[in-house]
Amino acid sequence: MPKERRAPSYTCAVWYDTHPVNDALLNFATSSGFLLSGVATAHGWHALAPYRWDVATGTLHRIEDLPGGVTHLAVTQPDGILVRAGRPLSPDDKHEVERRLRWSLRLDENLDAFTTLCAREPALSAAVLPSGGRLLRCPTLWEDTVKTILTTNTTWAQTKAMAARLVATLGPHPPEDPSLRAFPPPEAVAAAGEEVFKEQIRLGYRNASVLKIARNVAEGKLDLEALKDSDLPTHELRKRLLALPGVGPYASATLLMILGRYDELGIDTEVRSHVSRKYFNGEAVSEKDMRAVYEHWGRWRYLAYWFDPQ
DNA sequence: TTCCAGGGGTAGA
DNA sequence: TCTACCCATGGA
Repeated sequence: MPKERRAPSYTCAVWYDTHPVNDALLNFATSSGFLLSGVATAHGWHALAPYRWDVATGTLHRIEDLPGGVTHLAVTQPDGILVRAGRPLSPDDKHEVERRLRWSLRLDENLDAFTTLCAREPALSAAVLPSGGRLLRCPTLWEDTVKTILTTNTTWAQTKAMAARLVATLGPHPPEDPSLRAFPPPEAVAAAGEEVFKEQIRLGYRNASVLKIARNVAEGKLDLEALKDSDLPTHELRKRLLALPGVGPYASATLLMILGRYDELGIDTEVRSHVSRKYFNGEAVSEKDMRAVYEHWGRWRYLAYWFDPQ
């Protein structure tokens, strides 16, 4: 996934223009200092369907499948978090929206220890300030797992295209509007079969991994969401993630970050080039070199790298 | 045509 | 534990 320092790319989705949202339906407070725009754009997830970030209005759009059906949500921050929806929301819908947003925006995650440590490095502190160290995630670990797999060994443009095809092909939608698609649940993916993936969704060799995970979740053999509240130590959680098909060292570190565990650096070509450029004068670096640079950040290594200015 | 992009799985040493 | 090789996809 790209860091914010990459040129942002905003795809214009049809549903944004054709599905205006209603008046304020849900409004809840956030802690002081929380900045929606900072959290939404601190990494690239906002550009993957069914998320979309509108930079002009500071609105995080998302299509969500709620108890009352699929609808368009538009999230802004005039004061607290304001959510508008494409249809009236029932009390159950509102409860779900708030629960999912609290998780996705990390409203209940305390990163004070990290931001305090950052104060010793002004450039890093400035980079962290807009988001407070919070990186946007998806409502379910299922969705984050699939999207993480879609970032492996490919370009960001292809990751966005793969996510868009997955949502457009299998995402649930209101009966009257097939263009309004939420992220497909594992059951829908499992039911789709290999041919649909090969011909329409085209994830390449990632097809098999995504299908396998979807089937295991759908059949009750795998409970990804249980990992969100897990008390397991990080190394044990890492083992569980590495057991998933298509998830290796890079993807497991990314998913640990999603779960709020920042101990481990997700080594990939971007980390390699960043560390080489900034700390080794452009020379080739080993994995040991890269880890050594952020070692002293302890349980905050991932975030220390992520917000490390060029 | 060939290379390669924010890797993962596997065999063989 | 380390290395080499292969794995779809699609843009350059």
